[in-house]
Amino acid sequence: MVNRSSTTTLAFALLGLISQKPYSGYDLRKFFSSTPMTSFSDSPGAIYPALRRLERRGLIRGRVDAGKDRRKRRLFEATPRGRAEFRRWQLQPITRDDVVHHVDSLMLRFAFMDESVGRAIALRFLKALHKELASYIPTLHQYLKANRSAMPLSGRLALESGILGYESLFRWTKAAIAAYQKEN
Amino acid sequence: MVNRSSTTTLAFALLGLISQKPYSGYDLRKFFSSTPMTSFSDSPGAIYPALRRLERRGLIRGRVDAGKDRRKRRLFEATPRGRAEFRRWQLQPITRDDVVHHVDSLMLRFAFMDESVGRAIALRFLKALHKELASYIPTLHQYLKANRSAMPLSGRLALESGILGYESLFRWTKAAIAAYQKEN
DNA sequence: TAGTCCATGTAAGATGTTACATGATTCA
DNA sequence: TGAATCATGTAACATCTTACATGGACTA
Repeated sequence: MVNRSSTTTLAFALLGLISQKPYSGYDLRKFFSSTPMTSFSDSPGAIYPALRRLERRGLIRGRVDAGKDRRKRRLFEATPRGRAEFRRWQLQPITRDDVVHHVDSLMLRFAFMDESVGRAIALRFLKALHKELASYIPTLHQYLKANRSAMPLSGRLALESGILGYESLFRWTKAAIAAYQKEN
Repeated sequence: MVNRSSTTTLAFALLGLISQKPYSGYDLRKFFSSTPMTSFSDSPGAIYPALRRLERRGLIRGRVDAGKDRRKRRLFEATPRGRAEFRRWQLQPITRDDVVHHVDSLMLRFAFMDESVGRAIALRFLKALHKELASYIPTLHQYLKANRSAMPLSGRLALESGILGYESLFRWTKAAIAAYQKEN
């Protein structure tokens, strides 16, 4: 997973959600299966063991929700250590490797920033991402230029689609920075 | 992995490359570590066992390359069964689930189409992807519209970045279809 | 000759997938 | 009362990560 800590992306997604408000395992499964744009598994065989690991590490705490009506369920809350661990992850510097291989993780880190670390840091994150993309994208164009003539049409188009995706992300960072600066 | 067959995306990437020309395990590692836009692991602990599994299933065949100079290495070639398996995977219908969770796989399937199944089928694939995206993207906008006001700025922007990525891909399919139709 | 690249592999451990299992509650 | 949904879990299995290991060939 190359997360620098031993925590999985799934585990950070769970921790991020639980840091906002209490969730049960079932809630989290529903969230992953119903919300678009989440690439996480909603299978019980992934969620429940991951929650148990987070609890064992003291990052979340489960308590039984004795709702009168419905069947009893375990609601998980983040501990101070859990919130601190999540913030630590969010605040890691953005590396080239993040941009090349872990864009999803970067977006997850960003998605919860307003609530957990505040807008100033969210803005700083966007600027760092903008800068890293600005240095990465030209290398993609260089690669395309060097290999273009040797590639079949489908291969070349597939590569171009990846480049367009990064360029779309680059434009997004500019718009997002503007959105933060307008609201400051 | 949800690949409908038991083959991993990494295994299909290996099989696709080997279907074009012989590669050694080391070649494949170098390919994954040097080429931009590949999300695959270049670690020997992933590559070599995956190659052995493909060989055991009769999809590739390794022979020792007795180059005079360099140390001997195993060059892998695709068997007819291996090529057929790869084509079968490429020809699977595009599902909503593919578009939501496995865009990378779709691009991998497409990248090798010219060489393995031909341009007509590549074009058909692009049209199917175009159609699926056209039906999926509005649901993302609906979700955004319904939840926009309840989301913090960072969360909303993260969601919008995902939507922009799909819209970028959608524009790409149009351009790619045009590129095929120009060359037909 | 020392370091780097070529080249292939294994071992331990963690995680995720698929499938199965259980029982309560709600609703038709 | 039967089906669907709520809710949590386990077991077997495959795969991937990280780290270690080996040895030949090239080059400064």
